Amino acid sequence: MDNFPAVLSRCPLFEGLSGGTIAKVLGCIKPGQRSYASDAPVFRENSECAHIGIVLSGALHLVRNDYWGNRAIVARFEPGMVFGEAFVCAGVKALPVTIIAAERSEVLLFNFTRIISVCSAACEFHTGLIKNMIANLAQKNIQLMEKIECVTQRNTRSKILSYLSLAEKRRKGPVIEIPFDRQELADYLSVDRSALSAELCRMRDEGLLAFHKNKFQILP
Amino acid sequence: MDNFPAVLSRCPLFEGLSGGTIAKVLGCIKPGQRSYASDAPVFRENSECAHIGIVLSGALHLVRNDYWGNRAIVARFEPGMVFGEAFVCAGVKALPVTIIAAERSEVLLFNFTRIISVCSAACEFHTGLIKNMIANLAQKNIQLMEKIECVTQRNTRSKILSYLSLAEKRRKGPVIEIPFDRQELADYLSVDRSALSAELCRMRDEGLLAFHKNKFQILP
DNA sequence: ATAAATCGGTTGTATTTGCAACAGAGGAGC
DNA sequence: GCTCCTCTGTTGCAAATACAACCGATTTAT
Repeated sequence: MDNFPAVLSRCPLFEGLSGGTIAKVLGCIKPGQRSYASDAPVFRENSECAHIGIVLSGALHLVRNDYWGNRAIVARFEPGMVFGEAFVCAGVKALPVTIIAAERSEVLLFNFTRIISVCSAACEFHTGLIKNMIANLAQKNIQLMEKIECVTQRNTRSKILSYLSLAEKRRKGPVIEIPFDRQELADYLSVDRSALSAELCRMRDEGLLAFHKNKFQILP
Repeated sequence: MDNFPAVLSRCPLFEGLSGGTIAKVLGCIKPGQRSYASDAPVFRENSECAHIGIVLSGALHLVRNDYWGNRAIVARFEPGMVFGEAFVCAGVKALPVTIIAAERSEVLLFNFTRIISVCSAACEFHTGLIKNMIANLAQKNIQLMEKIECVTQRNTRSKILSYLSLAEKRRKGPVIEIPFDRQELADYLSVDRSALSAELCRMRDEGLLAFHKNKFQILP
């Protein structure tokens, strides 16, 4: 419970708010805290998504499973990130995707429609929250476009390079540590795991890439 | 100029506002009107996106061209739809994509940051606009996820079915009229045009599908 | 310590796709 | 009517990928 303020101050929803202010806002919106074991569903497909969440610890995956049992990882939510807000704000009745805990995780759930509807009351914090929500949704949009850039590459090698280039931009320094194991990376890039593994080794043998476990480096 | 009010009343930004109110808002935000020939760029990659736009007539495509000359159509904007808002609201300096006119088009461009910053002045319309912008951004998010659902399918047939199923949901009735020609559909699903064409005909021959030009029907 | 499970890499084969080139249908303009 | 151009379908071949199966290393549980 002690480190939550640190996580929440990194949350895009609370950008620009002091720790004390965040505490006040939380007192106002009264979030509920939940824990999930690894692989436990946070929001189930076809259920209603009444709350939006903030990841406190661990990580979540927004996944879609198709008819043939292929899992697609659409997005990953790490501590401080908001999830479910798109469905709530768009008024989606039945979730088209599932959000599951990728590892043991703790999240904060709260009712965002309350914030929107009380906005006209002009509480000073609420207007700030709404501005932040706009920026947050816009950034999510761009992240989804980046994901589309990766998965629309025509072959596996391009997908890998596209993904690593994006990951390299975020984390400065030569070594890129990715949050996925091989199967998850394959599900994120929507390729077969063994094909991904083979292509990675081919790239390493050609001197394009160096990697160990989930640490990668693009060689010049 | 006469039919613009009709288009704007369908714009998600102006949802719930009367025609008179929309006129007032437009007077406040002073948009500029532009025309574009087919294939003309509206916003260029790497340029700054200072304005957001609303399509008045025609249609735009949000595209990304990669190293190898492959074009990916990420999104399509039809009359009444807002574009560029994600980049403006996220404060993106250099556009990662290009927005071009898919056909002869007219658009309205205006400065949205002004609306956000003046929000605290509590103009009655501005708060409504901001609520609408949240819903609009959230819906765009979901549309991008739907696009991801299509392009992450493992083979061409699944991509086609996935796309047509989504298109079927939107337009009621058995006949699905899609806004793309074959090359554009291929660029949207990120497959080769001839492979798409071949797969469509294979599906038709197997009795799964009927189509003529850009009108499709999924058979039971 | 041992067994079980997970993860990453490898291989071989069948399938799918990309690519290039061509052909025919239809439209626009002269 | 004619040509030119665009769009769609077709074909053959080369390349890439999915899939299944297996192996070894490492980790986890008992």
